[in-house]
Amino acid sequence: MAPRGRPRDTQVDERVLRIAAALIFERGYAGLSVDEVAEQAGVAKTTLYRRWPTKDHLAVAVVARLQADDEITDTGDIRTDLVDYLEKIAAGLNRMRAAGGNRGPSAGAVGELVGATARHEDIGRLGREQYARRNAIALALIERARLRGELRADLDAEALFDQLAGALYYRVMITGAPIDRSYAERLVSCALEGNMTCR
Amino acid sequence: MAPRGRPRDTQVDERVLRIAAALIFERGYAGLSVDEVAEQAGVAKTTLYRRWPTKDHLAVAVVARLQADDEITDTGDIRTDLVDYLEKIAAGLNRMRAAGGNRGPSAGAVGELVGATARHEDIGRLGREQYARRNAIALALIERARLRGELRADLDAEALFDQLAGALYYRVMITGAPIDRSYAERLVSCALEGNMTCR
DNA sequence: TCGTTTACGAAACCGGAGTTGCGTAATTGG
DNA sequence: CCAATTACGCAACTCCGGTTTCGTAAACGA
Repeated sequence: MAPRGRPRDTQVDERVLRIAAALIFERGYAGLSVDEVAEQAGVAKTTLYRRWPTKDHLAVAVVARLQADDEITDTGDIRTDLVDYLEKIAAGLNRMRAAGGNRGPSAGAVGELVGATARHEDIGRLGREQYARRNAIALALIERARLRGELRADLDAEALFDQLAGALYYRVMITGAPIDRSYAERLVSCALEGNMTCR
Repeated sequence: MAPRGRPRDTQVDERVLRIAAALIFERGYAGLSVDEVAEQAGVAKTTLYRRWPTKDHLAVAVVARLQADDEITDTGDIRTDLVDYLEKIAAGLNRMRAAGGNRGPSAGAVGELVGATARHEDIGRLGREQYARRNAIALALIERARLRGELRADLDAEALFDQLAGALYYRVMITGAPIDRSYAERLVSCALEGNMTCR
């Protein structure tokens, strides 16, 4: 079970990720130079490319650490639970947006990350897995609320969550508008109460 | 009012955009080489960079032509109007997604475009202007429906449209799932009817 | 006709991502 | 101890986006 050849220097990963994170936050994605990371980490470029096959992969690894593990609180009130959950997603997005200088209403690193997702099949898979995890959590939350009668019996949970999460991403990436708790509350209200007059 | 020096060769723009479009659709964004475009168009690279300051700008110009001008139909039934409108947006997204090889459930060119939006302030502005136009159309549509009593008087039009459009983008970019008319119908139903039991 | 301005082409050049080849170091298995 | 295997550093290299320089061409106004 022990790996065959010379073992990797585990300190390298930690050091490189720290330095890369510092560079991204200081100068943005474009200002992140692989050569410079290697130099500052006191390591050869080849050593770096052995771990992360492209600069995109390295950046994704950096940003992935910013993502809090989406914990969930089930208070029994679906409205506050959804708002809480959206706020956690928003916090992750805002942290990512902070990287990259964030001059003006730019998407910052979030947009670059989406680009990386589009460029590399494996990164795309990672993103989709993360989405699936998050989706499963939200669906379970919604399902419990449905079972206890808080939500319609015939609701479309997938569409509901796509709308909530989608609006956050849309705002950050296309609109560039800020996302905070009050916006999350507006979204949840709009989604729960509907928009027809008939009520 | 006449420009001062030698006028630009207007045929160049057309020819370059055609060739670049062909290359993007054939090999994807990464397979688009500026040198190759210049060569195939029988034009110097400098001539190309005079018109589009970066490869991103060129690609955006190519994709922008794929966007149908969002025309709108106001049938008086907000549900079908919204579905129609979403379907038009979805068609544009699907056209963009078709570019870039589209191996697997990848976002294709859409993701790259978002990346370009994040990399260049001016492209971001363009995107935001387009969003604003689209948003204005949708808001007017919603407002008319509200005034004739189809929708709640106290609705949050911005949040509503963010949810609808956002879900489309979210699907294309993160999920990679297909978007068609039936999905648009699900979204509109979900948004209009709400998800609480109380109704 | 002449000076000014802008467009074009050609070529050399720069910088950064990513690769390759080679010599050497560390570890395992026999 | 020895062979196989993997990691590492170093240096040169390719590829491509983007820039610079320079000579020439096409328009304008005086």
